[in-house]
Amino acid sequence: MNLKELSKRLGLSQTTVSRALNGFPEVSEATRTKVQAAARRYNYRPNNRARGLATGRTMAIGHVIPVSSKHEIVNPVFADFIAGAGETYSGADYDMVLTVVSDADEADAYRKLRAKGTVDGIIVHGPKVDDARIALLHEIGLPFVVHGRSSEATLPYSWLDVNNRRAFERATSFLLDLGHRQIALVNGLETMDFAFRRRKGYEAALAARGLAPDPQLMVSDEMTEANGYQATRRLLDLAAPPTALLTSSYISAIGARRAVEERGLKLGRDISIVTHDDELSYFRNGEDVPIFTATRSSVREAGRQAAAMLLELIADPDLTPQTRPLEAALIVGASTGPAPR
Amino acid sequence: MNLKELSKRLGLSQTTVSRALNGFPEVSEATRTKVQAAARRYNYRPNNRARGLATGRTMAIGHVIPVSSKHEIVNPVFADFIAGAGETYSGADYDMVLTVVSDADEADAYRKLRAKGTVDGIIVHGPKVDDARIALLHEIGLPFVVHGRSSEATLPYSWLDVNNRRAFERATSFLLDLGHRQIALVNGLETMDFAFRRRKGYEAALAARGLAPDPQLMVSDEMTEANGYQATRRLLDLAAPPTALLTSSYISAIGARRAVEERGLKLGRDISIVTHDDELSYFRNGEDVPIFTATRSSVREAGRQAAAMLLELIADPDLTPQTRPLEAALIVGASTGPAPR
DNA sequence: TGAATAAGTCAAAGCGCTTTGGAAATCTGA
DNA sequence: TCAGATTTCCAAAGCGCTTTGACTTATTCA
Repeated sequence: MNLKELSKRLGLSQTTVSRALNGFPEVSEATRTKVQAAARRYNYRPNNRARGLATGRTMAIGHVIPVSSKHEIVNPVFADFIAGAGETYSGADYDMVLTVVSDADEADAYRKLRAKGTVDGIIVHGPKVDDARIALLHEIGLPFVVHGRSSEATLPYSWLDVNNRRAFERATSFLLDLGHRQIALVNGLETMDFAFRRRKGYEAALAARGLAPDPQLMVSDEMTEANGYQATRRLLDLAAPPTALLTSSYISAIGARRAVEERGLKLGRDISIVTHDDELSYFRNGEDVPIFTATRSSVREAGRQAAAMLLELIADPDLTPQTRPLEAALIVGASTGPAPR
Repeated sequence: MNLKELSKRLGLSQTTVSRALNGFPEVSEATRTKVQAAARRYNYRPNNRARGLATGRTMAIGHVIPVSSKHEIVNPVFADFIAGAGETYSGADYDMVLTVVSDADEADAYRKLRAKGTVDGIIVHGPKVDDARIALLHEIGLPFVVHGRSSEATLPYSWLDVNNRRAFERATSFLLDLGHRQIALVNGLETMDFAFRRRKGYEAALAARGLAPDPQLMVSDEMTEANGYQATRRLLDLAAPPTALLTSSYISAIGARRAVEERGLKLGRDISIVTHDDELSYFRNGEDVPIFTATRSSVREAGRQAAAMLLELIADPDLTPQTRPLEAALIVGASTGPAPR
C-alpha cells in the first residue's frame, strides 16, 4: 500500500492525504480522521526511502562500533548503551544503523555514511585521548555526539561522559581512608580517554596524601576477564603486593576476583577491590549488598541521554555543542575493608 | 556530489556514468576508468535512498533485538553475534539496522520494518519454542533467517543453530562418565528454544543410564550472573546437593563459581561445572587450559554465517529454506573432575 | 448582494538514482 | 563502398514521497 493507492481509495489527492497524515493544519478534521482510519486499516506507512529523498532526512542515526583490530574485541558495554539509545530512537521514530568496523577503517566508514546519506547523525563510541574522528566529523559536517570525551581535542563538540577523573579520585581516597597504601590500578587501555582520566583521578588522590604512584602497580590493557585475572596474578606476585585494587570494568573485576580466590585470599579482608560498574543488565552488582564496592553509572541511561542529545542537535542545527557530565555514585559493597596489617 | 553534478563535470550523461560505476558492459573501458577516477576524486557515492527507490532494494538488514520486558535484559551474546554479522555485511556493502524492542511490541516492529521498506531481510534473534514471528514473517513476506530454531514451528524457515540437544547430551554423559549422579541443570528460560533443547539433551543422557531427572536439580531463568549465583546457592543447600552443574551460559557459570567459592569449595574437585561457551570476545575461556569444561561454539562465527545465509536468500528469492546445524565442541577444562565420594 | 477572506483541496515539480528504449557513431565483411 | 551489426552513449520515465503555488468552494463583513 502506498500513498497513490491510498489516496485513490479515498478519492483524495496525494497532497491531502500526506498532509492529513503529517498533521498539517490545512486539512479539515473530518478528512483527517477519515484518512487516518484508512491508513490504519491498510497498515499504510510512508516508504522510508521515498520520504527521505523528499525531505532530505533519513530518520536514522549511525553508531560506529570499533573493534580492536588486534584482538577483535567488542566492548561489552555497547550492548547496554545501544539498548538505551534504542529506547530513545523508537520513541522518536528513528532507526539505528550499526556499523562494525575495525579501527583502521573507521574514518572511511564515517565518510561513507555521510556520502551515501545513510544517517542524519552519529554517535561516536570509545573516544581516544586524541581522537581524529572529531575533526573528521566536523569536516564532513554531520551532527554527532561523543559518548565519552577526547581530552586533547581542540574543536568544540557535544559529549556525554561520566566524570571518570572524579570517580576514580574518590574511589582511591576511599581506599586510602581504609588504610591502604599499596593500591593498584588495573586500567583499560590508556589511549582511551576514559582510562586516561581514571588514571589522572587515581594519581590525584595519591598525590593529595603525598604519595607517589608506583609504576609497578599500574597496568593498562583491554578490559577482558582474562586480562583482569592475569594482571591481578602478577600484582599478587610482587615483592610488595597491593592490598587493594582498582579495576576499570566489572569484567576485569571478575577476572581479578578469580585470581584472588585462586590464592585462597578473601575479598574485602585480605584484599580489597573497587571497580567501575556500568550497571550491565546481565551483571547486576548484587541485590541487597553490592558484591563489589564500585563507582556506578548506568551506561544504559547514558545511551538514552546521548541519543536524546543527538536528536536535539539534529532538530536544531545551530545549537551550540552540548555537554553533559554525569557523576558516578560511589557505592560500598562487600569487596572492600580496612587494609590488613 | 551527486550523479548529476558528476556527469556534468565529466561531460557524460547520467546514464553512462551510472552504468560505468555499476559495471555494466555497454560502457567502454576507457570511459569507465575515467568515470571511476572522477568518482574517487570527488568521493562520490550513490545516495542510498535514491538508489533504493529506483531499485526497490534497501541494501540493509534488520536485526530486532528483544529485551525482556520484565527485567530489561539485553542478551550479552548479541554483541558478538552482531559483530560477526557486521563483518559479513560490510564485505557485501549492506547496512545493519537495529531495533531494540520489548518483546510485547515485537510483532509491530516487524510489520513496521516491512511497511516502511527499511530493510531487505531480517535476522530473528532468540526464538522461542513456539515462536509466532515465523508465521508473521511468512505473512509479511520478508526474507529472514532465524538464529536458533523454533521446535514447534510448522512452517518451513531458514535457520542456523548449534545442536544444543547433542551438546548437552554429551556434556551430561561426560559428567556421568566421571561418576557424577547428582547433576544439576542451571538452564536459561525454557520458553527459549535453545534452553528447551538443552534440557532434552540433558534428560536423554540421564535416561540412557536409566536415571530419572530430578526436578529439584533443574532450574530455569534468565542467564545473568546473579541468577547463576542464586541458583547455585540454593542447589548447594539441598539435602542431597549436586556434585556437578551444567550451566547454559558462561555468565551464569561465573555466578555459579562465585557461589562455589563462597562455600569454600574447590571447583573441579568438590564440585564440577560444565558450561556452554559462546566464545564471547571479552570472556575467553582461559588461554592454555580452559577455565571451564564447556560445550563450545562461536557465536561470532554464527553471526557471520547467518548473515551470509540471509544475503543468499535475498539474492535468490526462490531458494528453498536453508538450514545450518552447527556442532559444539566439548572441551575439557579445569572445572571438572571425578565425582567426590 | 458582492467583494474580500478563509478553508479545503489539488496538480505538478523535485529529491537522486536506475533502467528502458532508442539514436548516433564506429566497425565489419563482401 | 555501403548495408548491417556492434559499440557507445543518451533522453526520459519512474521509484514514493513532500511541498510549492494555485485553484475551488465556503464563509464573512460592509
